[in-house]
Amino acid sequence: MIELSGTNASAIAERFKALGEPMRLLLLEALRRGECSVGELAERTGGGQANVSKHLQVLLQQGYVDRRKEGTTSWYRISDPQVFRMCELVCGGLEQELDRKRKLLRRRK
Amino acid sequence: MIELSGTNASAIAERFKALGEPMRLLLLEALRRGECSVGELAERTGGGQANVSKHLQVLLQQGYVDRRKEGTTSWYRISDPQVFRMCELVCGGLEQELDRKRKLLRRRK
DNA sequence: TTCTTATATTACTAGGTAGTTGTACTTACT
DNA sequence: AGTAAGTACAACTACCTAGTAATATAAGAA
Repeated sequence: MIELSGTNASAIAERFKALGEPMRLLLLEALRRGECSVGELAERTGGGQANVSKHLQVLLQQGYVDRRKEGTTSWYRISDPQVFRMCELVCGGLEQELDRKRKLLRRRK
Repeated sequence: MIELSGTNASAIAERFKALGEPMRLLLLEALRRGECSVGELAERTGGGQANVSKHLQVLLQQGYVDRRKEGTTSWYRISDPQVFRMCELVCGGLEQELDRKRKLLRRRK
């Protein structure tokens, strides 16, 4: 059972860091509907082909997505659906945080 | 209700990024037992005072921790306990990922 | 084979960030 | 007042990374 401690803090941080990039989050969101090719993902996210491919390697390396090759095209899909549960938690925290900051601003007026 | 989309992908990524650093994870883990001063945290994590203080500002800014000043010392504590739920999810995914990679290595022998 | 398509990789640049050192600031104590 | 303790901040360095452009690789089509 892996837990947060000095020995594996780096490995855990790597997994968080992989999600700490807007383009990679957009790629995951695009893949939520189903399998996509690199070209489709580049079109949907508005990113360049090389950049999208590089970000996909990061997500692949961390096991958030999986890949299937067919001819010259690579089909990517979500491999760990828990990633969306994590996004929900972060969104919830973000919402609370925005509320808190709004109240602080109101107090300062 | 905040969701993952183009407009707020950056804000969500910022919150993930704040957790994507080993020292900050160690600080959260140290604070799990209860309130700590900066000096105590520096001692427990083995980090320098200035560096610990800087990382704490990041966690504070994102609302993961809260601060209370008493005399010259600052007492930090966990503000959003959900952060540990996220660590559990990441640890679970990490475990699955390690299993998967072990199997791949075995297959290549 | 030659050309085309789709993806991966390399080299490069600009911006960001962790860690350290030194210092300023604030509070308490004498 | 002066001193000490605890923290925050600024400046600096070394490293990392997102994005881009060019190229390499691989599979199919003509």
